[in-house]
This record gives sequence, C-alpha cells and structure tokens, in this order.
Amino acid sequence: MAFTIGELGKATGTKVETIRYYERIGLLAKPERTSGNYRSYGEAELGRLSFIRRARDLGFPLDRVRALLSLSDDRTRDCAMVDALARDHLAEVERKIADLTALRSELSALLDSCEGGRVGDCRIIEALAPPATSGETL
Amino acid sequence: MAFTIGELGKATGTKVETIRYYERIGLLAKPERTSGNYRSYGEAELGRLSFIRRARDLGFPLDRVRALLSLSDDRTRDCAMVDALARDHLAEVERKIADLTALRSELSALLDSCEGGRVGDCRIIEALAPPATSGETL
DNA sequence: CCTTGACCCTGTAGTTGCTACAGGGTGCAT
DNA sequence: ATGCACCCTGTAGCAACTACAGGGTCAAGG
Repeated sequence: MAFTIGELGKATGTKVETIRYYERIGLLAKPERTSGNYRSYGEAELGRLSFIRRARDLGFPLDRVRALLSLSDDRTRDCAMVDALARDHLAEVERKIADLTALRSELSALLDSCEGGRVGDCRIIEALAPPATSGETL
Repeated sequence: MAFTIGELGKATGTKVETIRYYERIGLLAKPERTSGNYRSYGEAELGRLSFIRRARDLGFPLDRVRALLSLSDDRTRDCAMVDALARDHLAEVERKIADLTALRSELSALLDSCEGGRVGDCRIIEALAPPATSGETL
C-alpha cells in the first residue's frame, strides 16, 4: 500500500526527479518518510500525480494544473471555472495549430522552390536573406 | 550608415537584449564600438540579423539557424544540406501539428461533456482523475 | 553650463519544466 | 560483508530569451 518514489514514478510514467521537482514547487505535498528517510506515498498521492500527468499530457502548463487541482479539491464549487480554464487552453492550442499550419505552408513552399545546385543559387537561403536594400554581402 | 543597437533592433524587430544575447552566444560577431563604447552596426550586420530573425520566425531553433548561416556563408557548397535542414524542420512542424490536433480533439471532447453544475460532477475533472483503482479521494 | 531624459553599457538572475549530475546513505540478497 | 539498485540533498544545465540593478553617454532645452 505504500510506494517508494521509484514505484510511484513507474506507476505514473514520471521520472523520479520530476516527482521531487513537483514536490519542491509545491504541486505535490511533502510525503511521509520512512525510518531511512525515504519518501513514502499512498493511493492519494498516486491519484494526485496521475491527475497532474494527465493534465500535463493535455498540454496544460503547470500553473493551470495547479488551478485545476485546487478547483478539483472543492467539489461543491461551480464547475464554470474549470470549464473556462479548459476553454482558454483549447483556444491556445488552436492558435498554435494555426501558427504551425501557416509555418508549414511557408516551409513547404521554400522546399518546393529548391532545385539543388549551389548554395549561391539556393532559393531557401535567398528567401531567408534580407529584402536586399542595395549592396549585398557576397 | 552606422546603426546603434536600438536602431538595429527597430529595423529587425528584435529587442536590444536579444541582440546582445545573440552576440554573447556567438551568433552575431562582436561589432565595432564608438568612442563612447556603444556598439556600431552596418549593413552586413543588418542582413545577418534579418536572416536570423526570419529563420527564427520560421521556427528554426538557434542551432539550426547557426547551421544555416554557416552554410549560407559558403555559396559554392552544394545546397543539399540546406534542403535537408529545412526538410527536417518541416517534418518536426508536421509532427507538432499532428500532436496538437489530437490534443484539440481531446480537449473539445472534454468541453463538450461539461454540462455545468458542481465540480463534484464535473466531467472534465473526472476525465483528468486517475482510472479509479479502488478507494478514491473524496 | 547644466540638467533632463533617452539611450547605451556590463553582469547577473529569472522564466518553464524539467533533467543530469556529484557525492553521499539505505536496504536487500548472496 | 559486499555488491547493487535504489534513495537522499543540492546544484547546475537546457532553450531562448527577458528583466533587472547600477552605472555611463549624448543631444537638446533652459
């Protein structure tokens, strides 16, 4: 019923150093210690860490994970704030997708324009180079 | 014909601190100095910094920018390596888009499932919580 | 001439979310 | 008793900047 930090890590797919890091920044409470000063975890910590990992996998930054955790701790509260956090996060994800999609077009246009040859004639380098005001660095 | 660091920054959309940072890590050469120890830049530096910014805007990490710069310096070299760098980068961008798209589905499924009410009944919190082995943290 | 304000200088520390040591202690099996 | 895997603390490193603190410089206005 009690885990070592390594077991907890294995159970949640988290590195030992990361668990200690979460403890250091106050995302996980300081656990009990064994006589040999080893951290000792129970089911509650397993649950909390799983929650954190799942939220991180969904791309929530740690401060939002923290907010979600504290919201989830008060189960009588209105769920609207949870919804808002997730909605904000979704909006950010969508913005990133849009940015990356634009990027992809630019990059593949760049790649399509490359026809081999020397760097001196390379369209990619040329596209990166400045808008050519006058005298260039040859 | 000579810029201060602030003018160079304005011309390329780069913060002054960032320019100094690029210099510190060797991405930009140490420029001339005025009698008052101010950095003094010319067209060549403007070109180089524009190149860097453009590559950064396209999402190339600094070490790839460095590689692109050194490739572009030898204009007689075969352009294949430039192509390969860009191709690798495109592959990464595509991977990120795929990841984020999967994330978006998960998040919007989560949001769709939320029907308001209390946190205790919140589907979002529930979805984040652990797979429920046995005794839960109520 | 002197002051004000915008700019510049160096150097260091903070950001995010970990990860990787170094240098030691513990626990269990052989 | 001696390995070996695991645990401990504390610190430093990664990307790519950003933000001070505590100064110096320069052009303009009074």
